[in-house]
Amino acid sequence: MRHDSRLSRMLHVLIHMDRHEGAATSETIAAMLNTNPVVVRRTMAGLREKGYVSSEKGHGGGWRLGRPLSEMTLLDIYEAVGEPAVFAVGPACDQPACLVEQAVNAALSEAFEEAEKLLLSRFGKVTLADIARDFDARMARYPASAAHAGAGWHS
Amino acid sequence: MRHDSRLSRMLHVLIHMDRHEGAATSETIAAMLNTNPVVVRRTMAGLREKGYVSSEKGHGGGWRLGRPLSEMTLLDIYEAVGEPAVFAVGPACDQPACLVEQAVNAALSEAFEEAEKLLLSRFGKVTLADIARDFDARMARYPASAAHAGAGWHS
DNA sequence: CTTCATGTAACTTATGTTGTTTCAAGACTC
DNA sequence: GAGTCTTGAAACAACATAAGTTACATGAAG
Repeated sequence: MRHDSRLSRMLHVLIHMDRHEGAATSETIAAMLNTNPVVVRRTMAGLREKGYVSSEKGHGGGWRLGRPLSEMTLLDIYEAVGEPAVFAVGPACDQPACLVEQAVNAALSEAFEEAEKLLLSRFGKVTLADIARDFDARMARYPASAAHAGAGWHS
Repeated sequence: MRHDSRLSRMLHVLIHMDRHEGAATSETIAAMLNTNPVVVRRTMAGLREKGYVSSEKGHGGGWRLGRPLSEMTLLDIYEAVGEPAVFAVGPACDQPACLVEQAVNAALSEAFEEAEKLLLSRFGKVTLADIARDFDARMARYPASAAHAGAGWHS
């Protein structure tokens, strides 16, 4: 089962936007993510609904942050991107009336819920500003590896 | 993203097998899971490799437990069924050289690894016998809801 | 030697995600 | 107002993966 990378991608974009002067167009962002502009709009729409970004049409338009990185957590973006399913594996429902199946699903659900609770509580404690700080630290160590050097994101 | 229900299904089957006299054919199992025999063989093959079940061809053949339920944990079956991916969401790899992406993925991986560790450690502590006991308790409470009453599994 | 059952390969179907095309509509420049 | 840049959104195609199906070989019991 393949991973959904939308969360990771959006975090990536948001941090770049923070360092970017002016609005970023869907096309610029798409180039950064190796994807295409329509997909970017589709995914960013979720973030816009929650106010984490705003978009403007027309000349000079594009996407801007709706609030500082310090006021967005991983959990916020996770929810905005719309991923109710954390786990790739889950309970079956082949014979809902079967008490064996019920016992199995109870055991699994308990374990999954506990792990999900831990994951989301962790997500809630990490702000995008924390990640940006980590980026700065990496940048200081490896200044040569600047991000997207040729893409106009860090002139 | 859809759930993979193979783990749940296999647990279901194994517990039924424990209560079942003689070998269970792929066809019987398939009926129980609302699927078909070839899919059953495919999935059970993983369990056979690890010795949790054995199979016999020919008349009177089918599947049998390879060891008592008390000697199989959720973790064992999880691994046998071959699901390296616990999570439905994961890191992107669009610009591996980008330090922002690296910082994002580091933050995500840390959280995911911690949650996975918790989940698997929990899995390791639950045996199938534990689940079977829970089934017995449910059975005592709701004797009418017997499992797969018409399918020949609990005559 | 017939029947029953697994083992396996190849193919089809179903589902969901991603990518693409297309056009409408708003906003800025001239 | 004309032209251009940009998002919004719908409709469609392409792709990947899991699940289901078909077909046939192999082995074991009667």
